[in-house]
Amino acid sequence: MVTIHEVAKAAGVSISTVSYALSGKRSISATTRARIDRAVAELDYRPNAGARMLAGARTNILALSAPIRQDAHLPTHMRFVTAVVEAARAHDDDVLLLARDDEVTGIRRVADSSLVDGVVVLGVSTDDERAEVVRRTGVPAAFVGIPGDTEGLACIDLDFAEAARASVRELVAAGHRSVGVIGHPATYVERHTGFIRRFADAFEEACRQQGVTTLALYPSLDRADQRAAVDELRAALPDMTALVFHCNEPVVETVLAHLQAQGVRVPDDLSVLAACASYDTEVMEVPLSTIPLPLEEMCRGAVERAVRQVDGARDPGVTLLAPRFTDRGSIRPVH
Amino acid sequence: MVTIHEVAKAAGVSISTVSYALSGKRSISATTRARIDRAVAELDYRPNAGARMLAGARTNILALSAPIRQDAHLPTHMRFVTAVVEAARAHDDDVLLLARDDEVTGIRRVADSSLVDGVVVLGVSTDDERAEVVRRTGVPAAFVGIPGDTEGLACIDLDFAEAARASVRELVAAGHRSVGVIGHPATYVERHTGFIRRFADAFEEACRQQGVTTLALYPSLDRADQRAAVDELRAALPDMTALVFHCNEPVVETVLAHLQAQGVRVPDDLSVLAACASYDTEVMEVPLSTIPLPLEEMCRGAVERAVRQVDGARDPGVTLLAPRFTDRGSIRPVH
DNA sequence: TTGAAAGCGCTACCAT
DNA sequence: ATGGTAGCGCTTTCAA
Repeated sequence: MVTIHEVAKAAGVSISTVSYALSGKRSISATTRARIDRAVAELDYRPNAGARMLAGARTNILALSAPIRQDAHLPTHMRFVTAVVEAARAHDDDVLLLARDDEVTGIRRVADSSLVDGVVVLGVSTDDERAEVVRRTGVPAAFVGIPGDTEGLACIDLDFAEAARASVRELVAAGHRSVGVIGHPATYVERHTGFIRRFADAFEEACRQQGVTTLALYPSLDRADQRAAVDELRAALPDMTALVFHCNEPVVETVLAHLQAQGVRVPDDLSVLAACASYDTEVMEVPLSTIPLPLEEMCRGAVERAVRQVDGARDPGVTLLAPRFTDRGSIRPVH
Repeated sequence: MVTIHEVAKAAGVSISTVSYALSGKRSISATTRARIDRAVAELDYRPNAGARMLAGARTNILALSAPIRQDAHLPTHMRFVTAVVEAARAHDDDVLLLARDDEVTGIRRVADSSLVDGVVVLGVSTDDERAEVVRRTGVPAAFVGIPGDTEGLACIDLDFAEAARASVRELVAAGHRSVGVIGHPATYVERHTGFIRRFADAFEEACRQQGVTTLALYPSLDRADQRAAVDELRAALPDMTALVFHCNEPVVETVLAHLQAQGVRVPDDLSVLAACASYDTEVMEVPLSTIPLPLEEMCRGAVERAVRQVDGARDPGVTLLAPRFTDRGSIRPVH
């Protein structure tokens, strides 16, 4: 193993000079820097991580608390995880993955042992225990999602209420007056997943204000249940001209296939909007107009806020990301 | 931050005694141990990770190199990742996730800086550069999958050839003489020639030996292409009584839905076997008899072998896991 | 612009 | 059965 001493010797300088040259925390003459760079390259020197952690103030590791519920949508989950990894690496941080019954206690473990500089929290629920863990340990942290009590916490999420209003706005602008909604499964809602309620409430309110008739159904993960939901929607809203999805891709696919089987064409017979979609609606059999869930942006923002706290800033508060509508032609004007 | 010194003072012993009491590396009297345990609990002491890494020989961190290809099946990927995390935690190790263009260079980075004790390598392809990286750095590592040149490497995988033979055996035992195969997309084959070819070759050979007519098709990720593949199979094998899936769940679902739409019932009209399935075939609309991909076992085995190497063992070689057939009633005897 | 040296908190060796 | 202490390899003061 190559140490800083060997680099110093090879470059003919002291170890502190090598350290400073590498960290850039004080100015180094061009010639000295060149000699050090050469020595580093020749010896293929890589600072010892443990020594850095011990001597320095930081570990350059971020913990990622990523619980995986029974009914979780794995592709979305994986996208969040990799987005966090990418964002962390952009800040020169590595990611320690906390999962499988270790997402809560693991935070305390890695924070108390100074293994990580901070924590990014995924899959946040309204009554999330991790909110309290973070407050008590005082570890720099950022929540992707919004817990019930955000006191003192840094959170970031899509503005689901605004996304709901924007959805209604788009549909109303196209002349729709009767809109069905297929939402996330009831089990998600029960878990006090805040964003679902925020979307649903704002959607309903916006419809009321615009005089739009609406009904929202929350089918389970069972395919038959999902198909039944559309049928129920069409029966309850005979004038329904548009359908909004606020759910995961498999549900969308099942429902669209069911509609197609019944001879309902999208968007000719029924307009469709994929709200807060964590999947790519462009490559679907029928590309869907959408308000995408900006998960990369969310994860990037979370990492950014966590890192800022590691750097000493106190930075509580909820960041709400503005929704953006992308037209892919699945909403058809109605007159 | 609580240090070992404070614990020692509180317990009225020396720091070395505390250290040994915690590591269990030398015998401690019951009374001393009790006093230390009490002090540790009261102060909520947690050893500093950096100090341990520096003083001790190990970091208790395993790197997980998890590349995510364009066409990857994310749910399967996520299952592998969480399975590795679970296995690592069982060994008291944490997992550092290497992804997003850092799966190769990241190995060198974290290994050379002594950030991790070892590496678990996922998504292994035949010409995987990581094989060479591991050989050169000499970092303890285990591959989940089999690279082209396994020289000096520890690898673990399902015995795909045997899984293919077992598949043919099950079908032949049920009287099937004409069997279609839907395999992984061609893009997978081009890259991971490994397990797909091992399965395909052994399957074909077994069919030849048993006098079974067979044809394997490798549709792309496009749904229409997948549906066309079944049609082609039925046209090419007019006597086909069984279908083997060696692919991911979405393909299976698409094909099954297509068959159903054509009035082909499973297993009444067509028997189906899900070979090396990374998904749960029990909760499908029609539960499928299967030879599951034992990914938990694979990941557990990989972590085990990596840890063993960290503990000083030299342990190269390829471990092939025996396939197990699970009957769920989707294979119907033919007479 | 550079160097010397004091730790960081722990492990493990050498004592007793 | 227990204690003293020398490092582990780095960062960062303090000096020059």
